[in-house]
Amino acid sequence: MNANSSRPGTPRGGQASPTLEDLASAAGVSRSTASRAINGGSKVSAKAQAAVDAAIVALGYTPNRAARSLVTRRAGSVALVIPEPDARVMMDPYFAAVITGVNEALRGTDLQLVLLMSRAGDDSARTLRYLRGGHVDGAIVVSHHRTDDWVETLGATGLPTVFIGRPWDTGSGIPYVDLDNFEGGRLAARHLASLGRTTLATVAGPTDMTAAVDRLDGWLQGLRDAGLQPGPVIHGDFTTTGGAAAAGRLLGLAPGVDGVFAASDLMALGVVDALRGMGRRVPEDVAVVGFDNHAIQASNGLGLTTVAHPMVDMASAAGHLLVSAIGSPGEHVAPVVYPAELVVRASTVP
Amino acid sequence: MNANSSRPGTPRGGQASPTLEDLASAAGVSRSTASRAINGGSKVSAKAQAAVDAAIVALGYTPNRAARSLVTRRAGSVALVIPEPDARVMMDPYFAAVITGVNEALRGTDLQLVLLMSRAGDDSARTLRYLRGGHVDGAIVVSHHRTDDWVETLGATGLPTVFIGRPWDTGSGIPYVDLDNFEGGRLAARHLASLGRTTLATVAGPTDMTAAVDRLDGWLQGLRDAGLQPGPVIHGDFTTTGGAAAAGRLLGLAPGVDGVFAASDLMALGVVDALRGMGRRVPEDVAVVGFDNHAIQASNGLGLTTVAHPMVDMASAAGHLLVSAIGSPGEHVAPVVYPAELVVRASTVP
DNA sequence: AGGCTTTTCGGGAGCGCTCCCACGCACCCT
DNA sequence: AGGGTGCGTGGGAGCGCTCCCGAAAAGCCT
Repeated sequence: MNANSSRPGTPRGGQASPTLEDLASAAGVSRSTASRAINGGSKVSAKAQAAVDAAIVALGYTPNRAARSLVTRRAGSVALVIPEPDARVMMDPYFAAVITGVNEALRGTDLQLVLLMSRAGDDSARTLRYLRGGHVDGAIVVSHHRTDDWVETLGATGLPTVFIGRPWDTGSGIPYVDLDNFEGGRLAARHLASLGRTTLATVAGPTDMTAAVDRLDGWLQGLRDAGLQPGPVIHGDFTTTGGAAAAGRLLGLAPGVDGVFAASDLMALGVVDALRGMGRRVPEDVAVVGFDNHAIQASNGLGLTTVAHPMVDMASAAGHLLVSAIGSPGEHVAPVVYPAELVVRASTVP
Repeated sequence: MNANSSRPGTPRGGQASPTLEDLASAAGVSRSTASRAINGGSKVSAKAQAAVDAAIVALGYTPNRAARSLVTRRAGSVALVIPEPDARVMMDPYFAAVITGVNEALRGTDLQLVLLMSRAGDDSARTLRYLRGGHVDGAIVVSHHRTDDWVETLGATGLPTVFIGRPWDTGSGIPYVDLDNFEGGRLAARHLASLGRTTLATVAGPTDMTAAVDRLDGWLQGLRDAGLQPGPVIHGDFTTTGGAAAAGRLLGLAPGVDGVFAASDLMALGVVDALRGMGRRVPEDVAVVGFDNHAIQASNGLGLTTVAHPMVDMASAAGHLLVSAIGSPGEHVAPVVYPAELVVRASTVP
């Protein structure tokens, strides 16, 4: 004789989680009433509501997400799409900030964050299939490059989507959250010019990302505003070593450089170290401005003048945008652009 | 008259995804046969299999996860539990590595990674409810502290779980993946001793994490092995600023210190900067050993001698462990401990 | 060729939930 | 007192899938 006489189809370990029916009979109401009590108790008497609430606690009831999903056609989760090779994710604190922010926005909703990291090529097709397969109720896409075609493909599916960082193609009115990168670049130029620096160079980011292009455009505009000649422009990859390498080339191109704007703090750190390694004092000989105001900027003891980039807040805003887009589909959502702000520290002002 | 005459109950935007029934009729077979063909085509004739395969492509069919979940009682996802305040996650590259590694292991399975960041207190109860609610098929828990009770609570639910980092309580035979932190600490001590350094201090990690304790124990054992007196032990919080602060206190306690072991690269970086700020040369006056061999170690231009910590590989191993645990529940899974390895660089050997 | 096993197939049932609809009941108005 | 007008409730249907089981088809034996 088998000791396991519990109802069939029970989950692993025999700990059958109670069903709505169980809950209802425990509360002395019908399945329907119990369901109503759980989902925003309108049209439920106070007595019934209380009975159900009590039964929930007593039984430790948790609604079966799959069953609910099946009928509501809502997945109860949103995807965070990170179209980067994984190695990159490791290096860059940006993504950690994004995850943190989005998670923060989702707290309080019953939406779960599922992470989709997709490499280029075959993997992105798989990811796309997943997204359009109704497995998620919405998606947040970060850091897409020019070659990524998420805007068109996701736009076509009708899946609520929010971009973090302005996409290349904004024609279709895709909602996004971005920093005023142009203004950030301009602020950096204006700041260095106001310090009397005249030979100014920049270590820009990859040309296939809007943030990098905007920062560079703003930088050049700022130089023009100040009546200065645009100095060397070197493109880095947003990493510390990339910044250091760029600084080396930079000194070759313009030995008399007295101000550098690096389009990320990581690159700025590399620039500072490389400059020092080559005998330049920072900020006396060369003033350096970074971008992001990331905590890491303090890591070499020198405070870094930088443009603030509230990544967590922005990611959180994107999360909220997505949640509201899911709530009221079809409604137009305006882009959100955060203002840029300069934080002055010792790398430009001793 | 309404143009939207598609079948009722269709998902948003009218793009009704085809059901199994649609697929079956398109392929000219029954629902059952189509189902069998999709899930590991045993007991399906080659002809039927081919017809179904063709129909899948033609219709762009994707199985409805919710419906499948409902009957199989498998969620199709695993949780990554990060019991840390979000701010911490941002700072520490460790978690990014973990996410990368786990994701890597899940690639190829149809399991999705869902991220659960739970603060202490109320939130952890919510997280636990989620985990035991059958919403995930397994969980990976990282970086738990002594006060976390994930081991007991998750152990009790029977949910397949793998820990990254040895938990405090391993009595119940919970599977985990860890680094040989003890040996790592011992290697650091042995290395510094072999260089002729005699006044050795350590900046250890928080006392409520096994990794920190093990590294410290190994360090002390290594000193004993070398016949050296244990120097000052200062506890940091694994951050750069914490390391810098610790270095300051350290010089007060032992002005003649000529070797420091910091239990993380981030802290080591802080230590190096602080030491230099106080006029000590590294490595001439003080040799510094870090831990983790993280990419960031190169950020200040000085190569950091450190203990390798293949976090991505370890996280990936944990992922594979979990996948196999889900596949064959009840089976005992042995812990995996990665060997520690010293990477010698300029912070100890000029 | 007839009876047997083996393989392949199709229909029915049901997973746990939400939604729709119809019913009962208290309440208020004329 | 009779007939609305509500609100609160319960039962039925069905979401898309997998699994079970009996039927049909195909292969094998004596």
